[in-house]
Amino acid sequence: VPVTLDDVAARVGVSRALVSMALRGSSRVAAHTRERVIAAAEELGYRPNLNARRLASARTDTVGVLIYDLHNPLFAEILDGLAAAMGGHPEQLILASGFRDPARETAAVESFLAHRVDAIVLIGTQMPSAEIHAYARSAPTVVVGRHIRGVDSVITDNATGARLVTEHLISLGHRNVAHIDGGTGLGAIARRRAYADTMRAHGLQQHIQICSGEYTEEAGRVGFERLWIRSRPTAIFAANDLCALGVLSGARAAGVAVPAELSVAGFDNTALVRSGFISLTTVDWPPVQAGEIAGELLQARLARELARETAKPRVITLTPKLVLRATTAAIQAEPASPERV
Amino acid sequence: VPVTLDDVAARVGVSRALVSMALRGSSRVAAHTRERVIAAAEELGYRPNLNARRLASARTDTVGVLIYDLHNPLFAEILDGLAAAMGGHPEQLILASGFRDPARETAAVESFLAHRVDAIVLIGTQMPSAEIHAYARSAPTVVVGRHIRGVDSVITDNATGARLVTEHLISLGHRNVAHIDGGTGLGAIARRRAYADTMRAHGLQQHIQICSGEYTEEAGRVGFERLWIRSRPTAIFAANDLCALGVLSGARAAGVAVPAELSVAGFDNTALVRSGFISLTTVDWPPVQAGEIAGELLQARLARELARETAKPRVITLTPKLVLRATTAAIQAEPASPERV
DNA sequence: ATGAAAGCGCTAACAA
DNA sequence: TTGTTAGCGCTTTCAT
Repeated sequence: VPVTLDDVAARVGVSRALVSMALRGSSRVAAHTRERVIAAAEELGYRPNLNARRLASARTDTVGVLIYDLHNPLFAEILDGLAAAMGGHPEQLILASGFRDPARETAAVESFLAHRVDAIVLIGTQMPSAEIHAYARSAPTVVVGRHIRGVDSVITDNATGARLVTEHLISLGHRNVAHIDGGTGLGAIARRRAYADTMRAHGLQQHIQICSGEYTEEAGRVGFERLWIRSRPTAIFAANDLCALGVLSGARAAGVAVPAELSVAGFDNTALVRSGFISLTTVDWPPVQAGEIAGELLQARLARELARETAKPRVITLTPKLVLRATTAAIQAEPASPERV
Repeated sequence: VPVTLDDVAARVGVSRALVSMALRGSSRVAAHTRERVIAAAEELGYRPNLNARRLASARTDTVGVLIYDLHNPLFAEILDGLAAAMGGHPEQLILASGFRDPARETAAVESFLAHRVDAIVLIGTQMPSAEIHAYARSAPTVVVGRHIRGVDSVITDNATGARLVTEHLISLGHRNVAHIDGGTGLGAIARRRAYADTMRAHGLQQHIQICSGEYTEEAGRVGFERLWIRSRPTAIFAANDLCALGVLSGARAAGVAVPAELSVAGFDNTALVRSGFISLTTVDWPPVQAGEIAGELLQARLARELARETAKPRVITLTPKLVLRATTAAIQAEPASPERV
């Protein structure tokens, strides 16, 4: 038996409207009545019905946050940044996971819209750009990890990051450098292309070897196994840290020493690989900061929305930085080529 | 300019109520009208206003899911199980993170209640039991990872798990076995107590050494450093995998070989440590399965709710299983005692 | 400073 | 099979 505003109003002996205002801290209500109202609400265990509130008012003070995959701690870090940046603002974050499935991503955003959220934040999603465009027209949208034309985005320069990694591996003397990619998302494509371009730029086009994968540990493990049988690379650049972790697991299982026999590099500098134990060479583009920036873009857009202004979409590009750790090393010996095995 | 039911109704030339029923697939509406309604809705870009729908109807078909900490991939796995078990059911999961902060946990549940969710799922939360009791009275509740009297719970037998780990370490010849605990939550307390009891049962009471920590990697690292300076244990049982990972990092940084000089064990068998690369000895209590069971408990309770029945709360205990991996080994040599260093 | 009244978009009885 | 009507609980003018 939920308590309503009317119950509280009856208790205090005032009108429902007054209770509504009092509870939301309007200055137009006498301090003394406010206190009585608050006391009564407390006493009765009143809890506002958000559905009713949101139906009645224009703004819902909610923003829908869609996360690509909860398994990747990267997103938890981005969310930390976002939450920190939104701290103190009335907007409430409502979370959804895409479960690495475009159909479920779409369903989640549809649900956000059905909730009439004030804004949408898309973190690492893979859905088609066209869809994002459509959604961005329905509600202010900020995208993290991907550049969508005409939409506020915070991204990293994937191409530069991938180039840095590839050059690093080449500079260590590796020639047979393979790549396990991250699928069909734009970020993955950019990383893959930059890898290939860099290889080509160093005259290693015949060593370009791309294994199609995914942003998961499983994909890394499988990718390693396939690559190892196929061509025994001396270095593998994995699409992201999770994937690199899979490569490391596969190598360990196959008895391949890292970095003595195989160098491995990832992307994202997740908390996991920052740990001394894993110590993976990777690319850093501070995810917490990315989340914070997303929050700021969001607030800016929301503020303009309120003022009925429009503004050009902003794209913030974070500079990726190569982080050298223990999984990459200079090539030691020419590996047996697979033909002779 | 959002499209409403009335818009669709006007377009088709029928009443709003009919459109409402048609869109929700009622059998009481003529197939032919349904088609026209659906076509019109599509054409107009109609999207139901969930706030209005939920205000008008008794059930909201939503369940609020609160997760202790998005950084721990364990919870992603539990959620996978939960989502799988709820698949095909109309209930929509709405997610919230507690950010490892009891105050924010409370705020999140309050928000669930304000949303008038049909049910609540609490995953790994640390809030006081009394609070959970109160909430469980407001809405059907299922708790994962903790046993709350009178509330549906799915838990693991923390005491047995911790005992298995401790006995394993002792059986390897370790005497100076330390524990880094997981804080003040009930699960952490159970693990800590079982560790101490087991030590005592083996006549090792003078070696009991508990370092207060948290379920984070950071806590593991700090705990290792403190313990190492203090008493040079030959084995450390960390509160969970994340914490164990921190211990491994700390050890690596200090140049301590695992498992030659130090054995390390964790708890949870997270995907991370299942990977061949980390290969941590730990305790498994299948998290995906835990999520699935939570989903089943939820559905059972929801069904009874609908039938206005009540039923005794159910507690499902998953049997923990020790998983031996590469971070634990028989003690090699008596370490120098700190006094002589 | 407070109250009355209208309406947000939808569902659910009940009528027709 | 379809339409009418009355709310759901709240916010928000507009009076007072």
